[in-house]
Amino acid sequence: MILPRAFYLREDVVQIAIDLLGKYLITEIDGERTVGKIVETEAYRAPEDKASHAYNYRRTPRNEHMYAEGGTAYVYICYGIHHLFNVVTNVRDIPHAVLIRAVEPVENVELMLLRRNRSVLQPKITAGPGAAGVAMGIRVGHSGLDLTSVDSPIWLEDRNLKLEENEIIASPRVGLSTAEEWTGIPWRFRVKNSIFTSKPK
DNA sequence: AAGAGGATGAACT
DNA sequence: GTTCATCCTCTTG
Repeated sequence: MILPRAFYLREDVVQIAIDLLGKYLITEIDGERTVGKIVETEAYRAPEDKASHAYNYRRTPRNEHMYAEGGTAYVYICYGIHHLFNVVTNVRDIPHAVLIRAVEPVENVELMLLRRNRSVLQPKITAGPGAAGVAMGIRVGHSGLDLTSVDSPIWLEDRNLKLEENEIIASPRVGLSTAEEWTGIPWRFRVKNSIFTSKPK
């Protein structure tokens, strides 16, 4: 089942980041379908979260889609190279988002390898937000897509996979400038026994 | 108009 | 562990 709008509209973005583990990310781009199981996420909760692009309701053309209704895609380029895929949550004008940091290849692994220019399947194919984005074919042009629409080339599904609480590991977020009080907050979540996650901090 | 630097990854040593 | 690729966006003047 496609994750419904109500899943994204909830207030607690941290809980949504946890709930997204074990869900499936499907893309159908250029007629090619790939599927990955989400195994690592990070929550960003502006306006109070200093690590968010939308801290203190900061609003620019780049992060405009963070203010869209929950269930919208927010993709942006990091370090000039990496296309990072986020899921916007909460109601319009509340800029909450969950960064998808890693997925496990499920369907069409050959295409993922091709996109990553690799020949053997290993964890780094889809571990890390930049790598996962490339493997799934996601680019900045996909920012603003409605993930709940049947016409969207990107959507998420619940396939009735249930994770126990002890299978989920929380840790601090990465890539943030140090000496920020938000740096140590454990809003990064991963599936315990998956080898397809990026390195802990 | 110019410059700094970023929610990273890969290829080095 | 360290470096660097690569470029767009935002800030400052």
